[in-house]
Amino acid sequence: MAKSNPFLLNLESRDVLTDRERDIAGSLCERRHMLHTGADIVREGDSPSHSCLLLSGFAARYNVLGDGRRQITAVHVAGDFIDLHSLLLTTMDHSVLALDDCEVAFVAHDLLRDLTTREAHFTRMLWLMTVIDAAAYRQWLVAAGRLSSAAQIAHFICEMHQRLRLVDLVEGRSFRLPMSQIDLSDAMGLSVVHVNRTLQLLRRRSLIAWQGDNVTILDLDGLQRLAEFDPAYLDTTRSPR
Amino acid sequence: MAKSNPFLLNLESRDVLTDRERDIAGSLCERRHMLHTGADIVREGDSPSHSCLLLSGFAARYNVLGDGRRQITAVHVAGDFIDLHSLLLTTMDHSVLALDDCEVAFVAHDLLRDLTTREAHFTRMLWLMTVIDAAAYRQWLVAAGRLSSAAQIAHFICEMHQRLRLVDLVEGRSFRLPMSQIDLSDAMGLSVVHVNRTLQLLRRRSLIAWQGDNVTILDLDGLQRLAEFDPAYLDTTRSPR
DNA sequence: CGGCTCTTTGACCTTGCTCAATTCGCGTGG
DNA sequence: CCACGCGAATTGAGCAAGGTCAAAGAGCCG
Repeated sequence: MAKSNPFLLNLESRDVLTDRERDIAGSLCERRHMLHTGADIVREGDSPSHSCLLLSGFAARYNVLGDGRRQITAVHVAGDFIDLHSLLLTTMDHSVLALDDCEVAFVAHDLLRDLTTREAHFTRMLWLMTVIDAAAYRQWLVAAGRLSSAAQIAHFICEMHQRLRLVDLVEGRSFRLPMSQIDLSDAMGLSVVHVNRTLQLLRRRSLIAWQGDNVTILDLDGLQRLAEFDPAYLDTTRSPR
Repeated sequence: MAKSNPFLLNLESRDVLTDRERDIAGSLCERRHMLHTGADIVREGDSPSHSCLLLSGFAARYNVLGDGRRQITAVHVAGDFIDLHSLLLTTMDHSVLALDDCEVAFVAHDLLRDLTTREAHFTRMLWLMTVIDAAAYRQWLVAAGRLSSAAQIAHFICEMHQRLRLVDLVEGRSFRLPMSQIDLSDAMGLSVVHVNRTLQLLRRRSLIAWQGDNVTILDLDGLQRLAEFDPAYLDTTRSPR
């Protein structure tokens, strides 16, 4: 379990921070709130005055269509600065859901805007976080458009594994992932029935085990090969930004 | 045709700029180059020292899979700061292609980094550009995952129409869009054959005409309804950021 | 007049969807 | 401890959207 602040882990896996920056990062995590499973963290149409940082738990970014169908566009884990977007956008074009009991910190936009005038490097790090989110969207697009359902799901599992590793939430070959097959189908743009059958396929091939909230990767290499997964897009090199 | 700098049009449709900021924006466009149709503007694996701004023409961001299949994840138009990403990412996880003869400006990363220390508001505007790109990725994900092929293509056309309008590249009901059906199929994650048949459907329903490089929207309302298109995600409100 | 690329068409196949039951796991109240 | 209820997982059967393969037009340039 992550003892250290996962937001710090997230930042520091991409660049070295000064002591002052580490303090700033810490201070952003002060105003903590608990949100319960199923709660909306942000809602489409909102114009929040605060941005929300995820300290523990899982959250999903989603859109709802006219007929009620849902598409999840991103899954966030501890350490993710969930909606830095709202700092710059006038209104939210989507909602964010707590997949889990989540501990979040709210950071006032005024404070963030102020940081952009004083802390150029730290600002670039925040910017970087949104750019990496965007890289993940692109990979999801590639997977949705051009991979088979098995490869698409495999890709998702590889991504979660990699991101959770960064914030120390992988134990051995396993990690917690509180998503039902319904959630997964909304994230993959597939039907629940098909997700169910595809998961069975991945299990039959001894690539993964997924029971309840617990995912175990039995054959990481095989899973990555199936998904054509290359973690480069998560850009986890400690280098000056 | 856009007489004014499309990059300025792009920025100024989201916030008011000071004269100084307008000068800066102009100065970023100075080192111009022409790139010809089919050229790669940036290539996967590169670590560029310059970011590239599109002044005229069209460009596509794409990934290639192991078997050579391609997925286009974004289409960029004049005024888009194409790869601000590379300022913050260590290596490119995808390539960018000139769909067209393109006029681009290269901006040194050193200069941009320097701007982040001196021009907080302008920096936020650049950041905003990448955040809006990300919003477009999300919409593509929703369309790819949950819309029919007809609605997905309709959504794409609505987006292009809206974005080209911002930079004054729509004349009446028509705009230029130099994409073959092959390109379109790679952007939609569909087969060429199916794209062809779906376009015929959209034509038969008198929603659009698309001949060669020229797209005409015959029934904007119908097209937007089919696509469940809401331009809010492009966030074109002039408001303080 | 080739030769090239893009569009279009036809025929057939496959992946993934829908609908409808059934089963399972688990927490609650009796 | 057990029956009940509920949401999630699983299964089966039939269907439809979209893919593949192959060939035929069209437009364009040298």
